[in-house]
Amino acid sequence: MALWIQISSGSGEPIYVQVAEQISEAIAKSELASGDKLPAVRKLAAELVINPNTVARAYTRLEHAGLVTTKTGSGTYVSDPKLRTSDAADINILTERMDTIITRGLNLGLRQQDLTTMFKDRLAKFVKKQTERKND
Amino acid sequence: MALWIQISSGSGEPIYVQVAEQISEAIAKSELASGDKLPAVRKLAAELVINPNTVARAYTRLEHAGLVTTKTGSGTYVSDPKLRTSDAADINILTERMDTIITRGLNLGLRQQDLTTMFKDRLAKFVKKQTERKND
DNA sequence: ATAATGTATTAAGAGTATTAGTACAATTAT
DNA sequence: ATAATTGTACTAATACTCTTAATACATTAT
Repeated sequence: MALWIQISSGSGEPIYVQVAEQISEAIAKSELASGDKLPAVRKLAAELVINPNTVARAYTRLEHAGLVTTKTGSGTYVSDPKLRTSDAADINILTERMDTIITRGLNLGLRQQDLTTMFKDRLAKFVKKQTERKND
Repeated sequence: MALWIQISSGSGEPIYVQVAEQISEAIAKSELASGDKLPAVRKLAAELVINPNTVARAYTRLEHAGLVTTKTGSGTYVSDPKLRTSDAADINILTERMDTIITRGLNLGLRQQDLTTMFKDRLAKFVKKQTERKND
C-alpha cells in the first residue's frame, strides 16, 4: 500500500491533525473503503518519522469522529458508513464552517454564483473518484 | 449603533479572532458598508470588557485581510470593496477549506445533493440581507 | 507461547497564544 | 495651539498546546 500521507511542519496544523485529516479525506473520497485496515501505529510512525503517540492520537481522533473502529491487538479499520452517527451538533458545526468560508469568499469579492460553482467543482472531485473506483 | 458582537469564552477561539470574524461576517452581509466607522478600540474594549489590545489585534487582522482601513487619530473604516485585493493564494486557501468541510459532510453521511443544498441555503442568507438593505 | 496490536500514564521541553500594562504617534476638535 | 481621541508599539507574564519519550498493560493473531 502506498503512503499517501504527507506532513508539512510549516503548515501550522499539528501533525496529528494533518494525519487524521488526510485519512478522513481518503475515506470521503472512497480511496479507503469500509473494512480497510489502517497501518499499525508503530509502522506508520516509523514511515513518517514521528512518535507513535502522535499517530495514536490521530487514530483516536478518527475514532471519535466515527470513521474508524479500533480493535486492540488486531488493528484499526475503516468503519461501515451505515454505522456512522451524524449528530445534530455535527451538522451545526458544518453550517457554521460554511458560513465562515462564505464570509471569506464574499469578502474576497467573489459573487454568489462564483462561490456556488467553486463548491460544486470541489465536491465533484470527491464524488468522481467514487465512481471511478467502481471500475477498478 | 447596536452592539452585535458577542464573545464566548468556551468556544476555544481566541477573543480577537471572534471579534474579527463577526465583523467580517457583518461586512459580508453588508450590515456594514463601505465607509462605515468601527467603534474605537477603547470604546469597544470597554463594552466587551476586554483589553483594548485585543480589539486592536482584531482590527489589525481585518486590515491585513483588506477589509478595513485604519487612520491613526481618526478611526477604523470599512474599506471600499473595489479596493480589496483578492490574491490567488487567498483562493487556494478558500478551496482547501471547502475540501475540508466537504470531507466532513460526506463522512457524516450527507450526499452530494445534500451538501450543495446546504451550501446554497447558507449562501442565500448572506445575499438576502444585501437586497433587504436597499429597501432601508 | 510469542508476536503484534492499540491503550494508558507520566514527564519533560519547546514553542505559541493570549492578555495586560504602559508609553508613544498621529489626527481631530475646540 | 491645546486638549482629547484614535491607533500603534513594545515588553512582560501567564497559560496552554504540541510533540516526543519511556514504559507498562490488555487484547488479539499466529
